[in-house]
Amino acid sequence: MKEFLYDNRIYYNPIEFTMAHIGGTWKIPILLCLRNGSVRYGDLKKAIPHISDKMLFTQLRELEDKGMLTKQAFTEKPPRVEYQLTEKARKALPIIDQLTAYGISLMKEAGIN
Amino acid sequence: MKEFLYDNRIYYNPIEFTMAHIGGTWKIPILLCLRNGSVRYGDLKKAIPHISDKMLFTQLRELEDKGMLTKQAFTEKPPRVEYQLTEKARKALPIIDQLTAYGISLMKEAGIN
DNA sequence: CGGTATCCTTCTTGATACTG
DNA sequence: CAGTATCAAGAAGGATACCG
Repeated sequence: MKEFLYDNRIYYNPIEFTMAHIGGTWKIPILLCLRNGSVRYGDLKKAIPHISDKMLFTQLRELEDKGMLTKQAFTEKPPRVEYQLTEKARKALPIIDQLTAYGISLMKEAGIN
Repeated sequence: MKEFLYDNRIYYNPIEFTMAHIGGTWKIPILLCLRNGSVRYGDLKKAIPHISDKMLFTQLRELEDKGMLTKQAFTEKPPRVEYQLTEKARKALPIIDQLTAYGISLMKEAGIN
């Protein structure tokens, strides 16, 4: 596997590239919140426990930059902004489900719950 | 999803627990090197480009602590140590393959290679 | 409501060097 | 050969505050 550069960063394998799209503490929770349709900023914040404005903002921006979600702003008062998954992101959902299932089996083996 | 504590760390969902086992820059490359059987320390080092002794050492130790691999030390001169996957780790291999496949598709969309 | 900026801490990784 | 220790740099993430 040959390494490559993208967006000023070096990647050594495809998994690192995958993780740039769905990795980190917050991206998967965000993607899962959006799996059933558009959700607005404030509802994401309510749905994801412990996330700060900064993290929600930066992660949404990164996901948008990478084409994992799109943003729709309605010029109302008060403002309304909705986020929704792209096809690219939808393709990751089955893998995310498997990561969850594997995590649950690891938790069982570790005696959690 | 209820958060939980394990090994002095807090987890908010099963995926974080999964990532504690296979996440980071080096764990997946190491696991993949071992998929076809036992490999010794020096061969892992040769097989994984750019990894430092420290990273190889710490990651092997973490994987061992989490029951993802076992270590067999032969008391020879010079010393020989072999690492092999556990069943627990083998169950992760199909998911790792999917993460790779997804990464490759993302790379194609991004125009890499 | 929905961001955005700034500072600061902590966690991860890299460089280097040394040991049984 | 196969580790292990120490120090430092960098990235990720949290706290806080302010804006259109």
